[in-house]
Amino acid sequence: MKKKKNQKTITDDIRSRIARGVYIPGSALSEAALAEEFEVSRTPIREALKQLQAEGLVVVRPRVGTFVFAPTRLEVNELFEVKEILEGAAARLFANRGNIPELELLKENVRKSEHAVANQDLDQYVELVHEYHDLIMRGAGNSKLMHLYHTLMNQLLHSQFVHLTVRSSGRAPQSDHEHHSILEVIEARDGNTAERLMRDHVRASHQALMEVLEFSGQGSLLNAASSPAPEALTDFDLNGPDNKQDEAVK
Amino acid sequence: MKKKKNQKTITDDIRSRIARGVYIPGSALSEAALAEEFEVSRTPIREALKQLQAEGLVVVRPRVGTFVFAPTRLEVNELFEVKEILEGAAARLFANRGNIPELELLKENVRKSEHAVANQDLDQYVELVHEYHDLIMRGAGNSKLMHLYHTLMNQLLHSQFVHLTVRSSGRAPQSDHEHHSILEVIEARDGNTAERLMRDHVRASHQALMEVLEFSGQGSLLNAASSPAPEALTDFDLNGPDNKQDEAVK
DNA sequence: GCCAGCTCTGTTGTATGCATCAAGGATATT
DNA sequence: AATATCCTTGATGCATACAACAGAGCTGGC
Repeated sequence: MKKKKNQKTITDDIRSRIARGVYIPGSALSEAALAEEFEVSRTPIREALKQLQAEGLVVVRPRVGTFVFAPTRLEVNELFEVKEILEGAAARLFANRGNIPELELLKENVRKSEHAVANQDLDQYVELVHEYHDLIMRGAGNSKLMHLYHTLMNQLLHSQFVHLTVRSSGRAPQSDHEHHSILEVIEARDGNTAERLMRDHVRASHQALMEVLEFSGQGSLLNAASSPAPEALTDFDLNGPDNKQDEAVK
Repeated sequence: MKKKKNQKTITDDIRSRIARGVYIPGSALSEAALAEEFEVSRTPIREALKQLQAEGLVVVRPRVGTFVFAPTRLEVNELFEVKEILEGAAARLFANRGNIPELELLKENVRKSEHAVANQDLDQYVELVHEYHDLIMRGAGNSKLMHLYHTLMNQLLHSQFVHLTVRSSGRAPQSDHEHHSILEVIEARDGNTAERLMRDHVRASHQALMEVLEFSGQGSLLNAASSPAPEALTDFDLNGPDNKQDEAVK
């Protein structure tokens, strides 16, 4: 008999609140405040924040404070580029694996999505979009790839972006159509095409998001282009050429 | 190319020691022992270990101890699959960016590598292999991608594997030839081919490693305990497969 | 009015003590 | 001898106290 491990850790709890937007990007996360909120001392809070820092969800400025990560526009572009890579690869792997349980679930998902779009049930569609991409990753059969993917989506505040895009752009039917096409080539076990189509799909959703952000002025989720602490994001020696042109969607 | 940072954090230090094999995979990392070794109290040690847990370099078994991550054979395969994906994508991005400073550095690297192989200077060749792959990632111009890559390589204990492969297999000339071919198609700005060749290259080096491990019986870097079935990942939590290894010993 | 320097406050960084629990050995029972 | 139970041991988990520092605001001199 297995022990119950439904015990939510503080780390999971804070992570969830960041993902759901309870803690606003850029805002400070005071250790003392969190300690009081969770009714523990600062020690476990600090450990949780350090974990989240390693995941890239918060930024620690030594001797100053911890802040919810707010990606710059450039970083959002980079994260979407990585998303394109990971999901494209997952689609290829899925297609190459042939008839696996996830395939049936994916078909079911697409059926429900068409229904939700037809009924203008946007809430359910948002949910189904998440499930679709989750199923693709699961179908790739690589737990490390899936772990990277989820870490990435958290950094991107992807849930909020999907919500925003679905609600503020008319792209739902087009997006649903793309999901359908990808499913078809996966069924046909055409890994090459699956990867290409998935990359196109992610790029299109990226572009749609950027347009929505442009028009709605929802820059609040983003960090101002000139970040005061650009080096605090990574432990590695990433200090390569700084001449990154702030290109828009490629 | 080593920059010695004056303010090296404990986290970086432990990470480096794991990467270099000072701390053996699977061995216990006692907080008290580390605290004494670094001449600090247990508190900063605990925070460092929690960060490394989030990076996947150590595994924490609650109330028991912290252990250096030792991937199973399945996990090594998964990690190499992800490596193939990331490096392939980086090669494509590099090729698409055209004439960037990294291109000249890459040419220089390949020149030196040929020389090292001709002179049987394996130590230098190992170093150049690392530089080559680093340059590819840098040339992709995506800091998030590079960060993921480095995290992955740490989990893989990649440095030690490269060392082992270069020394124990005769693949150096072949590997060097592949590096050369990839450079050529990058110069020709052929992103598609660059991605394909890089994936082939990573897969070949993976295979070479597995053969070396098979013959040399160097299983010490791997975890002998077989991981639970991949289906066990269905109950996904954001901490990933970290705590999936609770043995049901009754 | 303005700026340099200082103090003051709130924050994070660290040390330490105690509580809690896992794992293995000792012991009693059969 | 085998087994179940208790206990010892050593580790981690957490709370608390204090130290050290960043940044804002005040003060005083000019």
